[in-house]
Amino acid sequence: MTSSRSRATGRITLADVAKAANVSPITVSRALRGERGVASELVQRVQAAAKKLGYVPDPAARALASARSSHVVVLIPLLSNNLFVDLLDAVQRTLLPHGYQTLIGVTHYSPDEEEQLLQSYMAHRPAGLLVTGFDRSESSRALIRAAAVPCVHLMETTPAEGVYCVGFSQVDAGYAITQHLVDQGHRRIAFVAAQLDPRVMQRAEGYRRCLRGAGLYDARLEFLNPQRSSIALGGVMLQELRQTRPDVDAVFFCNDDLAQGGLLAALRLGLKVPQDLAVAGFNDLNGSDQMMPPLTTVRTPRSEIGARAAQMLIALMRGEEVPQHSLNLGFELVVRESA
Amino acid sequence: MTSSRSRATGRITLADVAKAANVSPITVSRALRGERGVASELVQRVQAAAKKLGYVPDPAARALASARSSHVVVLIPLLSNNLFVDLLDAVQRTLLPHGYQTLIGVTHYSPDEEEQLLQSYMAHRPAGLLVTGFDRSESSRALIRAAAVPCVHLMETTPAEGVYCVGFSQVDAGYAITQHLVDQGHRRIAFVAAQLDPRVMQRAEGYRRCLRGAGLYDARLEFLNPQRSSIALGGVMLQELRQTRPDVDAVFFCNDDLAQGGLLAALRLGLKVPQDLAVAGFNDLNGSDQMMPPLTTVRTPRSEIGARAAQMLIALMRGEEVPQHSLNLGFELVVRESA
DNA sequence: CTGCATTTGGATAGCGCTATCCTACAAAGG
DNA sequence: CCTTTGTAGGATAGCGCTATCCAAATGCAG
Repeated sequence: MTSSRSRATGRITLADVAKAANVSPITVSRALRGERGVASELVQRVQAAAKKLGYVPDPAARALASARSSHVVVLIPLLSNNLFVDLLDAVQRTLLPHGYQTLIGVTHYSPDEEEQLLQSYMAHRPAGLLVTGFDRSESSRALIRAAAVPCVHLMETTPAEGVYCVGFSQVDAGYAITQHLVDQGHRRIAFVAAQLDPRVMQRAEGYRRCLRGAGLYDARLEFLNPQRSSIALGGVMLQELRQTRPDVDAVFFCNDDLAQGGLLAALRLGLKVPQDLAVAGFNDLNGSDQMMPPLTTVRTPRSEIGARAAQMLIALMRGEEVPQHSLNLGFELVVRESA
Repeated sequence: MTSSRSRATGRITLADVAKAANVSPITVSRALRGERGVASELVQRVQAAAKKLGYVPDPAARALASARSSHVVVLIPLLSNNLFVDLLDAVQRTLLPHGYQTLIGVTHYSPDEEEQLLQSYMAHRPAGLLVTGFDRSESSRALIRAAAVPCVHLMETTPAEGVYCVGFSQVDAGYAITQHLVDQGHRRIAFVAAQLDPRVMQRAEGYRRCLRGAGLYDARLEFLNPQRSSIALGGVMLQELRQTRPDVDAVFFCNDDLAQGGLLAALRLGLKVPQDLAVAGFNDLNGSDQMMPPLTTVRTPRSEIGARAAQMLIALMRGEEVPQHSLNLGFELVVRESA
């Protein structure tokens, strides 16, 4: 019989469990969180009572009392690039069983949007933070620092102290695929890129270093387009490439969607790949293996990056020591028929 | 000078704003939420003070006091299907400016996983719920009912009273694309499907009705595979189709990824599309317009579904009347060269 | 000018949990 | 045997907000 004044929600609370287990509420709290010394006999009694009553802790009350929520904020540039969706899927899958909820922020590669997202998400007092890359505004960095929340950076690595990151060397990967084209005997190797985010530019750097080393670099073979990457744009850029530089004998597309579009455009133009033009991509996205011809590309461990970064974050959120701040998961050259 | 006993977090609170505006905390609360009658002069004073202090309400405290969080739970079957990613992107984009955070649950088409997600997410006292389709376990339905939270169903529609939904008729869409194939003079029209979720089976129903009406239905022309849909599987299933029924002159793939894989496999097999075999898809996913030949398909308004469903949910969460429970946004036949 | 309903602002008391201090008691040391 | 140290459980007091009840002020008909 609740008085009409009561605001009780009908929810089963810590106090209910405490009564059932015949201990104080604080002991229930400690027992269920595995905190400090609670006699194991009591822990069992409490757990049994909680289970029997179907007790589920209230995240809001927890967050209010402890000044920490069970949310993990994940900031990614886009949902329209499968790369990030795979990352997100792995992150979510890893965090959920540990009781962490994912709050997704899509920055659209805009430092301002990122800053705004951080500002509003920080009000939720997240337990942890996963962000893509290192490139962000000074005020965003300040927000992260001020929140004093564990943060792991995705997709790139840095040797810097105190910065947690899981990724691979975009420069090395760009170098490796370019080297493969050189090894195949190609001499006029174009680099075709869109989006032009920091990671794309690191791949470009790998491309440049490789070609400079081989004495084959030509700045006019770089086709950089700031538009959003897409299959259609790949087709457009391939046509542009053929018109501007018909002498090019190989292309490194900075992402597989562009490369797929390029391959399909080549098909339309009646170009033979790889005889007339070798094509290489990056990321090994869905369908690249089904292309005509199958696309040579770099397989990037995005699911593993998501999973390992989430594991690292979990350790940090628990206050555990994480000896290896920077985790380089490498990449794999996937040689198919297009190059 | 905070006493060492203090647990204060340093955050700017309602009380700070109240002091600055020289009113009581409850008035600040009411003014900022636009509740009841607060004199507009006071509202302005409060808003000015809040802005000057950089006040951001604490979601946890709000949730605890009001028994409602600012989270909206979105349940989708998969992240690996772009369809749902587009949906999610639109939902997120619509909800964020209104101060709602999205909690994503991926069900993997499993009623058990869905139930578990609902159970754990309901503890967060979400303000609203967006779920895909109507097909779920009785206990999941009970959980939704018990939570007494506004809920909008995505992708399908029903005339049922009291059920909010935004989508289109999958049956009609399946019928329309099949009819197009019939109109083009095809007589042995196969249906190739994977995943076999309820919406795929509704498209199958449209296919059947159309062919039965035309006197062309043949159950052995249905190729149903419960595996996850993918480009690669589309290729495999096209080969299977050609081996089993070389007489088939048109295929309706239940999703564009299968259709894209089918088109690429046809290319490998040296089949001429649409002369030897007409190909139609569903959803008009990325790249379908770039295929060789471009894919005839059905464009489904998934972004608009996400946006409109989110708008409907916002209205419901505000306690507004929503006259039209069921919103049918239709679909568009996109005729390209493959059929 | 009185009596009533209708605002509008505030006081009060939680929402359900945990940080912090405190006490009781056992073990250890002299 | 008394003190010191450590440890397990509990009492207390919030975390920052809003639901609920109240009281004062206002409007308006009779």
